[in-house]
Amino acid sequence: MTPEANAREEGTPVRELSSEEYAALAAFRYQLRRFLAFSEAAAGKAGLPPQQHQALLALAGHVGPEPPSVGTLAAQLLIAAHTAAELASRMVEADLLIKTASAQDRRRMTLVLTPKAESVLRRLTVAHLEELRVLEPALVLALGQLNP
Amino acid sequence: MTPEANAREEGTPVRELSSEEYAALAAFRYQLRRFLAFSEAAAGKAGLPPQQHQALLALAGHVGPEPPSVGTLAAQLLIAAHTAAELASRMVEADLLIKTASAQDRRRMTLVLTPKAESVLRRLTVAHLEELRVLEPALVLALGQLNP
DNA sequence: TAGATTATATCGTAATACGATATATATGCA
DNA sequence: TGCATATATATCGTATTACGATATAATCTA
Repeated sequence: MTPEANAREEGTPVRELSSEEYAALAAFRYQLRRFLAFSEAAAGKAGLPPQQHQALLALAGHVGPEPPSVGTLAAQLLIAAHTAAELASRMVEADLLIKTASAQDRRRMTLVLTPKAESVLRRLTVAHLEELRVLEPALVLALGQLNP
Repeated sequence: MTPEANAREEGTPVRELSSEEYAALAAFRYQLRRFLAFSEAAAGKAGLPPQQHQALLALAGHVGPEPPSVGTLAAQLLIAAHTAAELASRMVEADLLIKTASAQDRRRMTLVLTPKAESVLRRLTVAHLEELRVLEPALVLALGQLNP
């Protein structure tokens, strides 16, 4: 089966869309990109690849009894476990994470932020909360225009 | 100046953040990723790289007197002009776009969706509008928790 | 009209997510 | 208990793609 055939069976009728509907979805995605571009730029200025910033945030924002592990990272970032393992390795290399084998389950690697990471993440998070206060109205508005 | 020094002057005090604030921002980013993951998966099933899907949407959602060009694409996708040129080339190759030199300004390349692109984009957009109807509450909620 | 500006294009490079695969540890059940 | 299976992490080669540097053509401006 071709990939195209998989999206929806060929020949299945799909309702026509007005150009306003395309414009509304495009506008929403544009707002999303604006935020993501801000975020990537901020991370870059702080010396972090965007995904490493997201990893720090996911770990710092992790709630639950168990401390976060490589698997936690994969689940939060929606990436494959082995991709999370590579990411964590790079971050240990960059002095952002400390990786220790869990005592309960020695397969599991516990991840803890270094002081450097704590400091960078704190500054980035403050900046993001400020920026989102600005962007939120446009984002909510664009969302609201979608399904009138 | 090191990249780190650029984020905010070294030594500038940054307020402490509660773990709830990290969790709230992390939750918002997680919702964003859920939507983006849905979108990338949907595009993939339809046989499109995610960025090509976004390009089609940006072009179809474009409003204004001038027809969209490579520069329009760059502006909407927040990428460099030469990156947009590469993207458009790949899409012409994939029979998604028709590229014609504008009559008024022959530097400018006008971009028009092919019937194949129209069809794929229509299906994808319907699916996205449906999915966003589902995800919107969680997204708005997460946004609301940010700056209480 | 010369020089500056704008729009698009090309090429080499780097970053990173993925598939395939491997290893270690843990768990379940005969 | 011991072995099969499952789970967690790691490694390696590959492919995609955005970028910087640079180039070319068309347009604008003084």
